[in-house]
Amino acid sequence: MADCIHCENLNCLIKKNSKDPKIEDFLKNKHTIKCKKSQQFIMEGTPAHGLFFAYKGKVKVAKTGINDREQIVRFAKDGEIIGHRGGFGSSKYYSISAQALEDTTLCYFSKDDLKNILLTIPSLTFDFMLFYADELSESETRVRKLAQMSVRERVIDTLLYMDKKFGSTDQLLNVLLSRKDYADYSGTTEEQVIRILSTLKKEGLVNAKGRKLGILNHEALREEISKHTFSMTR
Amino acid sequence: MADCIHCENLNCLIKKNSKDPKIEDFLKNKHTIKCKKSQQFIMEGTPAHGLFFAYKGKVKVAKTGINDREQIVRFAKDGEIIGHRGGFGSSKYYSISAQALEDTTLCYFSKDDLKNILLTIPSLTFDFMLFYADELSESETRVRKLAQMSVRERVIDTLLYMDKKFGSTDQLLNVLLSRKDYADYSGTTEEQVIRILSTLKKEGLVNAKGRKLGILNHEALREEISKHTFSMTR
DNA sequence: TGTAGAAACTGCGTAAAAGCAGGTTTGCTA
DNA sequence: TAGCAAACCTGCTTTTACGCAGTTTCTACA
Repeated sequence: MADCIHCENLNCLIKKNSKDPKIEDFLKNKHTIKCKKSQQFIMEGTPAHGLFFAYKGKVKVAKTGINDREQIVRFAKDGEIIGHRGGFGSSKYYSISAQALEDTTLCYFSKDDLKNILLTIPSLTFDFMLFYADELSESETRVRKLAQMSVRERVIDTLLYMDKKFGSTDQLLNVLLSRKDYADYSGTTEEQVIRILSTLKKEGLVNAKGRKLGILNHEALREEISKHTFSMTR
Repeated sequence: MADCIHCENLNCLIKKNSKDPKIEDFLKNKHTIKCKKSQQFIMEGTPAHGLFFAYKGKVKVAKTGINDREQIVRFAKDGEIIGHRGGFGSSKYYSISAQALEDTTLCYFSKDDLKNILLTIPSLTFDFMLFYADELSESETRVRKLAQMSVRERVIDTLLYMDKKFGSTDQLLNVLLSRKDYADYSGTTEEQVIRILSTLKKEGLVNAKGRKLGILNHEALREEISKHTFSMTR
């Protein structure tokens, strides 16, 4: 059972505000959910009853597209929110789907509990507000990048994002994604990702050990997309 | 002087919460700013001191791109927020630029005042939070559309968005944008927009009177992009 | 109301991205 | 550890989008 008092996810908004005595009752209603790798725990369009936090694990968040193409919108790791408005907003339905990339433990709060506690603890609501505002800013940056970067640039940007988000060990990214996942995040096709990765390998910028990818030359990759990233977030 | 008590923008988050007595002092510190057409009143990257609301007028919000290409991120009209986190978030700088599309009156609040009042009135903070969450959801929809729609589909989607946002009179949109603006919102080039508009005119789906555009056949346009919009927000 | 400059438009060549079909590697499981 | 399915890769063709250069139309203003 994931316990907020001993939780080590200091970036978690609940954890950050857990010293407030008013939060105690709220925490009693928390549910802990275990998810196997590849398990989908939010389906786009289904009624939203609440909101999740990743306690431990990795999650991909996506919006359904046509054919078998989906658009991966973001990734989440320990301490991060999943499920966005979770039903307490204007829409009563989840606007995204979420799937565990590895065995993952989730914390779950019902929308009613959440709404109550948010209206009771202003600093918590304020933190939530800032979280959404930051996510919005990032999402808008992504809009621009998808509209203006070439496919090669988008793939490079994705690799750097993965490194920043999940880190690397021995020059290999700490997350295992399919080429299709890279495509669905970069906004292109699987073949295109494969072709570009293949070129990047030949150029000595990127590494591959089995299905795992690694970055060999951060500087060169960052340089290549720098014209899109001057003075801007991420 | 724009006055919240008599303001008719019922969708404005401040107006909605203006009955709370604690808000009175806050409102005294409000500034009213008049902007001429084409005037830029937020520059991306400059220090953020506060946040704007459109009182009356139309505004485009954009992120700088390379060359002379910018990405228009959203449009704002009466009652809507401009300036996002306005400096009370993690970043101290505006992440977007904003420009008046016509003569526009703006309401302005400093970030310090705003932060104080947000931490004092939970329902206001909650409304702000929902606003950002909704915007985030829309922005993520846009990410998907830019990644998966063809240029023609994106232009059509843009036309329908303009109609929904600003409305039409006598089959002409109530907003005057350059072809470049349409391109910067749709994520393509001016020529492409022109070519597609030209085709749409020939097909009898779209109208043009001088520089003004109008939609003749909403149903056909909606039908054409419907495969991307089933069950989803906008 | 004439005119200059900006905005809108068009044709054509080029480049980028996508789609298809078939082959190879990888890693899981019996 | 053999076998098999999924994932990955590649060459080729087609489609889509872009960029340039020159023309026309529109609109603001003298």
